[in-house]
Amino acid sequence: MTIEQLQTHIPYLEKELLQQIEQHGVFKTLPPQTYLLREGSHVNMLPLVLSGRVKVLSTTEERDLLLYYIEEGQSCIMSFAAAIENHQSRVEALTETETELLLLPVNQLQQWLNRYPSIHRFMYKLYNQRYLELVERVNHLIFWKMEDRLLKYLHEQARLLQSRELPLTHQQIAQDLGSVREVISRVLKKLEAEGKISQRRHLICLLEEN
Amino acid sequence: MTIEQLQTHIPYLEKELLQQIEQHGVFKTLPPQTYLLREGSHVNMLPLVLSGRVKVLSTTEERDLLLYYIEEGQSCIMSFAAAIENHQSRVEALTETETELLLLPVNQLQQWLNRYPSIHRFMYKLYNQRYLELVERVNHLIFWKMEDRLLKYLHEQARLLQSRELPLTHQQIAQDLGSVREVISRVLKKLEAEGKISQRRHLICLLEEN
DNA sequence: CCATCTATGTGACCGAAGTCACTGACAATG
DNA sequence: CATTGTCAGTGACTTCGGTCACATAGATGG
Repeated sequence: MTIEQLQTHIPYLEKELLQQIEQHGVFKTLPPQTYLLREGSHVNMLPLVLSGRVKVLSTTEERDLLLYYIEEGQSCIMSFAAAIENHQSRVEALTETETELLLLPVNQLQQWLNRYPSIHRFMYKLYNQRYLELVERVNHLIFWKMEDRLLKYLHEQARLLQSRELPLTHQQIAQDLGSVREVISRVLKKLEAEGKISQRRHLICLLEEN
Repeated sequence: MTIEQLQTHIPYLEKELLQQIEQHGVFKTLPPQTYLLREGSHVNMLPLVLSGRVKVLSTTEERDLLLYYIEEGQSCIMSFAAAIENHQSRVEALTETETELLLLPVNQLQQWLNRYPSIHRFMYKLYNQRYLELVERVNHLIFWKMEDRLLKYLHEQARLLQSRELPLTHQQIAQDLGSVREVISRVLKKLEAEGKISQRRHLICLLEEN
C-alpha cells in the first residue's frame, strides 16, 4: 500500500531504496490539526506525505508565518535541513487534513544519502520549488496590492482543496497573508461586490476561473 | 592558488574531488559589473566564487528583484538548479567587485554528484542558507517599516563591503529594497537627523555599531 | 430560550509609503 | 566656463492598509 503510493509520486526512486524505506520507514496516519513538529524540537524522523496535507509555519518573534504546504509525494525541506545539519527545528508543522505519512529515521537516511542518488534528485527538486515559491511571494509582497494577493491565495487554496468552496475564516486568511482580519473582510467584500466570490459564514466560493 | 583558496573555504571536500576540480575547472577573473549569466541563457558551467562578490537578480515582469550575493567560497543555487534540471536560467548574475571564479563544467558536475558526497553537503547547506534568508526577508516585508528594513540593508552592505562607508546611490538602494528613490531619500534624511548615518553624494556612512 | 462565543461588517481615523513636480547641488566634459 | 547629466531634497497629494471601536449575526450549549 504505502510503497506503491510512493512509487507513483516519485517514480525514479531506486528499487533497493524503496525496499529499505519499506523496511525502516514508519507508517502513520494523523488526524487533522495534529502537530508533527514543534519549534525547537529535535528532528529524528523525516516525514514523507503519502496523502493529505501538512502546513509548515515559521514561528518568528512577530507572528507565525506560513511557509509552505507539504502535499502528496513531498517531504519537508526544513526537517531535512535540521536533520542533516543536526540542529533543532526552526519551524512547526501540522496536518491540515487527515494525513498518511511515512517517517524515515534520520540515521538511516544519512546512509541512504550516500548510496541512493535519487534521494538527492528528490530533495534538490523540492528545495528549488520551495525557493522559487518564496521568490514569487517576495515579488508579490513588494509589487502587488492586497486584493491581488488575496485572490491568488484563494485560488491556491482552491487548488489544494480541489474545490471552489473554501472553508476559511477571515481570521485564518489574515494570518496566512500576514495581514489583519478587518482588512481581509473589507477586501473580500469588494471581491464579492465585483462578483468574483460569494461568501457566507465559514465559506468562500470562487465564482471565476483562475 | 585556486585550489588552496577553495580548500580554505570548503575544507570537507574530498582530496580526489579537489583534483578533479583542478583538472576540469576553468579559472577566470572578471572585472566589476560583468554579467556571468543572463536570464534565459543556458547554464553549462556552475560558478564557484573564490574571491569577490556576485549579485544575483530575479528578473520579473514588474522589476528586478535582488535575490542574494554569492560570496567567497559559495556557489549559485539558481545556476545549480538550472544545470541539474536542465532548464534555462531564470535569473541574472553579475559581479559587483572584481571576482575570481572557478567554473565547473556541468557534465563533469553530474558525474561528481554521484561520486563525491561532499558536494551535496555543500549544496544543501547553501540552499538552506538561501532559503532562510528569503524567509527572513518575507518576515521583514510583512512586519517591518521601511526605516528598519533600510537600516538592516545598510548593515548588510557594510558587512559585504567590510566598511562603514557605503558607496551607494539612493536609486540603487531603492531598487534593492523594492522601493523608490524619493522614499529612500526621505528615510535616509530621517536616519541622518537621528544621528544614525551621515551622507554625502554617493556615500553613506554608518555611525553606529550593529 | 437565554447567555455566550465566534465570525463578520463597518465607519472613522491614522500613518507609511508611493507619486508627481520641481529645485538645487555637484561632477564631468568639451 | 558653460552645458549637460546625474544625484539628492522636498512639499503636496493620494492611496493603501492597519487600528480602534462598536454593531450585528449566527451558532452553541446549558
